Amino acid sequence: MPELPEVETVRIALARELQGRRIVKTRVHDSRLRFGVDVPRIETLLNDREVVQVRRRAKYLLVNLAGDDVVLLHLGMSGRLLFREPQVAREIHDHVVFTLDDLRELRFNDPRRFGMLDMFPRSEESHHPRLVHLGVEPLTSGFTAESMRRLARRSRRPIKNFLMDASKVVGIGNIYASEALFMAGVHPMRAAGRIGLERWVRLVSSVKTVLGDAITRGGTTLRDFVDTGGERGVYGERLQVYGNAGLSCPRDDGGTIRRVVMLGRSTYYCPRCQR
DNA sequence: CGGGCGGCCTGGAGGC
DNA sequence: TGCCTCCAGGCCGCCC
Repeated sequence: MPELPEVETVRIALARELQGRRIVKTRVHDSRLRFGVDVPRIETLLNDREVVQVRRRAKYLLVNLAGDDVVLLHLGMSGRLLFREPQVAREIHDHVVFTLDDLRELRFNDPRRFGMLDMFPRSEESHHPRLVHLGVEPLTSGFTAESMRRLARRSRRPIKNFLMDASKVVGIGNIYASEALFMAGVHPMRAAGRIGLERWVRLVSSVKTVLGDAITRGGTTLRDFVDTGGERGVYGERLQVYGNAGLSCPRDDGGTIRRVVMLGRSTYYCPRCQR
């Protein structure tokens, strides 16, 4: 569900609300998240701890605690982190509740339970199995046309699949892959290894623009996603092709937006201007 | 061995 | 109203 812009939207709110605060208590009501939650460890260790910093890596949230431990969270497809007053009744799928030192609660709600929660010493972060294989961050200077072209060299897989491969570049999910390819004018099925430097320049730039604009608008809410205050993201109104099969191309070039399925995921593009 | 695919879950939408 | 099928933004692990 949430891609990089949605996770970053949550990160910004968590940083604002949590940094300098203490988590005074943690209760795990359902440990059946992805990989399972080590309840005794989490409830024991995540108890009277000060939050120093909230970071993001790919679609993961990392919460640094004083004392050099890190809490790792992933929202999966349907995960939400919501601030609630303590008197508000716990809802179905509120699996983990963090109580803060201002007595508010931060609740991890996840109907589909594809999300995850882990905790480990900071020294273990660099070789954590969920993080170790991750590729470059698209909003950093390391994400360049030259490096992508090198990575894609000789790859015959479609560029859309390549862009969604987190071992190459992280954070681009199904929605923003279609949007960035449209902006760059690149056909989603074009072989990644057959994209020249000039096209990579456009593609890298489009990925940065699409993700950056989406963060500015609080992400995209198609169905489930809300920020920590329960607010929807409004980038959905900026989507050019995603979900718009049958409509005419926003470039007004006479093309009609098509939907095809790639790797089992809906993919949208204009066959006229994406080559 | 790069990369496609099944499977993990629940809930909402749409067809009948 | 109910039941059934299909679909959903992620990602691991298996297997070709």
